[in-house]
Amino acid sequence: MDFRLLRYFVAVAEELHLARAAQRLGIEQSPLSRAMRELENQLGVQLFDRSTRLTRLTWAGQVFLGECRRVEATVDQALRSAKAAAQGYQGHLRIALCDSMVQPRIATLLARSREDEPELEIRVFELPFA
Amino acid sequence: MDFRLLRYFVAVAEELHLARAAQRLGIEQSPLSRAMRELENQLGVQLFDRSTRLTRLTWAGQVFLGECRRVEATVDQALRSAKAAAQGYQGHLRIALCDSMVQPRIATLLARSREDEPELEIRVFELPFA
DNA sequence: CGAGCTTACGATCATCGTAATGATG
DNA sequence: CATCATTACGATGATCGTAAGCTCG
Repeated sequence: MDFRLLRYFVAVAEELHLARAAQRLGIEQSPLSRAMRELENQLGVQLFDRSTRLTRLTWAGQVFLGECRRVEATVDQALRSAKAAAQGYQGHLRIALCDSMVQPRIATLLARSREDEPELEIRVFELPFA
Repeated sequence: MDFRLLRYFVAVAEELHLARAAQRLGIEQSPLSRAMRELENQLGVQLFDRSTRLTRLTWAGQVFLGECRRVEATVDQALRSAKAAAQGYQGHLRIALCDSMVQPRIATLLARSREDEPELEIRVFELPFA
């Protein structure tokens, strides 16, 4: 699976118009059309309803669009985390506990976590459930 | 950002040995070495400690490895969702409620959800908190 | 030395743009 | 017929593999 195809797909799915999507991507219609076909082939899933003149998303296309946005967000997060880590940032995990939570298990979890990820700073809060 | 570089990076980060990683990927050492440099350049982040003979992950590299796995999982999920949707699958959301949860807000939430995503099947459960 | 990473270089494959073709509202 | 999507084809650019070079344990 190629990231390029996903970027192209998001543009087409949002514009529902190859020419506009192509312009937005800085390429021509032709490679976009081929790319969408290629994507559908690779997935084995029809993403668009084509009537040669109209471009609409199938249900699978709508679902896939949402998933593609998730992917983009995850990739974006990955790049930012790496850059932050390079600048000495040490990740930290905030855990909110409810009153009713069983405490002993938390203790052993934290102990194991410190073994596996000693650099990780962990802060524990106690909050009312609301 | 290219998926190819991410796949390569995960292999190298897990093997910590270019030759083995290359073998696992079905390519040669040479393009892998270039790919890792390319990745570091694109990120502007040093991912490996190179001593010409030893390959280790920097802290940023360790963080990025974790993020890459998240990306892979998200992509995998995207492909599966699209295929499932193509076969008529309609997503459903399961919501578990605790006794103390405020009920009125849930009702309005569900109503709005039905407007926005009528195809979505929603099941609500009530569970004890444990 | 030699195991393992890197650089050099030529070849192959993928992707692009231009241009011609087809279809439908 | 005009607009939009598709197909054909030649060109450019990216990625690969082979092979040589370099470095440190």
